[in-house]
Amino acid sequence: MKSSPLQNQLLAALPASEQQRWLPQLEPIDLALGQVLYESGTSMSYVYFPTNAIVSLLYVLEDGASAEIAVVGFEGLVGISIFMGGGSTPSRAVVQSAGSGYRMRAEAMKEEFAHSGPVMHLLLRYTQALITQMAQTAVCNRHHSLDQQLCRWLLLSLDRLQGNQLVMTQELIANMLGVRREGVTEAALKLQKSGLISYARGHINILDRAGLERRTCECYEVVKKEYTRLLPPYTAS
Amino acid sequence: MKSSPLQNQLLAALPASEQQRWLPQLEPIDLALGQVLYESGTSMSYVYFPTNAIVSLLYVLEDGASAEIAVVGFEGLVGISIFMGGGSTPSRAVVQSAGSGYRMRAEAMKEEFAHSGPVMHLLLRYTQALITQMAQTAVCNRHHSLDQQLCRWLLLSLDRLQGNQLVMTQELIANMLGVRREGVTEAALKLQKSGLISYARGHINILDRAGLERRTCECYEVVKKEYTRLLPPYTAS
DNA sequence: GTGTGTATGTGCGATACCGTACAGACCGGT
DNA sequence: ACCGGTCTGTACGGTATCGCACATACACAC
Repeated sequence: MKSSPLQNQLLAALPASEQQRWLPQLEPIDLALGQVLYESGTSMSYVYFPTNAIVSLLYVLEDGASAEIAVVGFEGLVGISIFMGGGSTPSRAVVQSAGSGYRMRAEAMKEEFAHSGPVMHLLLRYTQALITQMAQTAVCNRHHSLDQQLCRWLLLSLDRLQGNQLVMTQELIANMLGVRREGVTEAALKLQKSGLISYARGHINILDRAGLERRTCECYEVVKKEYTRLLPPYTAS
Repeated sequence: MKSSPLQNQLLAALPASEQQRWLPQLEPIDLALGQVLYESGTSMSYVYFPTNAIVSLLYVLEDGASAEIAVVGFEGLVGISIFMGGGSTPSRAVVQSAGSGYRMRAEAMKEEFAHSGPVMHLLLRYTQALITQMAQTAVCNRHHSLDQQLCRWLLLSLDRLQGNQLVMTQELIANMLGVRREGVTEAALKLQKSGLISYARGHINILDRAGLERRTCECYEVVKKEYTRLLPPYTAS
């Protein structure tokens, strides 16, 4: 499968005339596991459009503890603060699942954002979807069990991948969820015993997606619905 | 003190020419404690600019549990989804501290947003500040103790009020923080015994603000700094 | 001043998660 | 075949918060 910028849904949703202008400005880029796309407080040089990679926006506290506040895949873009005007954010963007994507220089992005109304509105609607995801994460962190959150996390990741295997250690998941690794082990064991997933040394296979959906909290679906409401699958040309 | 739209920092930060256009479109409005400015999923008719009221954006789960995801006072506006393009959000806006403000019709707001670059950039920078607040809330919910969160919450509220008294029951604070009322009682007792606050039947007096700042988590200051970075106190004309 | 409702304080067992320690299991390199 | 590192499983006491029940205390209306 040849990689194409149009695998990214935002790029695919651009009006045809805009796509023409954008394509030459997009640079294909490999996104390696653990790669940091931007660091808290640093000014961003690029905006990233994942195609089959997943990027986590996570927040690292002074004591080293961390928590994921949102996840971005082919449906979105990393670096909203470039067009939102801040230039930086207090969060960090880390590649959570290796793959590839495209990037565009920050200045070019700013120009394109201002250049066309439809582009601007598309990006702002995406931003609102991202906001929903963050808000939901905040509430989920407060009220739902680790078991439920793990299901939510697996589903969110799954939605951004083709296939039903995740390459991801429990240690990393724990970092994302902001909990102990042992907690993830326990929760994952329950899921495995229930026949929903199977895993070994950093490879997780989803066996029963519907089962996960039954076990997760409402948060997953709220976010998913809001994404499709704000960014319908075929806004095309 | 006569109420003026310019008590709201966003309105005050508008270029002079824009202020002229806006003022006739702004309608003064009283914001009563507990008043709901918009409900989850409903389309918004107005954007609200508090002057001395405080509005909580809170998220209500299916089972009735709730959590605050951000707080808005004279520094901001309620209803970003109007110009972000979604028209609604899955959250609810409730007046947390009575006062007054101004409102503008949604259609007018959309027009003004598109009408001027500086206005748009101001509103988007504000939105980014709000995003930071939500992200920080998510992390704080995960990692910090109720004691620390209560301090953070008191400080955030205090920053949006003149004076150092809050009219607020522990029950309401518990709803905002998404915890039990008894938990707030215990945390508040500690603060009172340490001489940082005193309170009785819904009236909280802050006695030692610096003390609260020493006790809160880093989250408070991160958010505060990001607000002043993105919305410097005097962007005026 | 009496009564009623609201606000706050207290107690107690349950539980989810933490911190720490360590054991086993698997993988890849030499 | 062995070794070292990584990943996963298990155990155990500690703690923060929960859920519930109830006591107290103040405020205001009558």
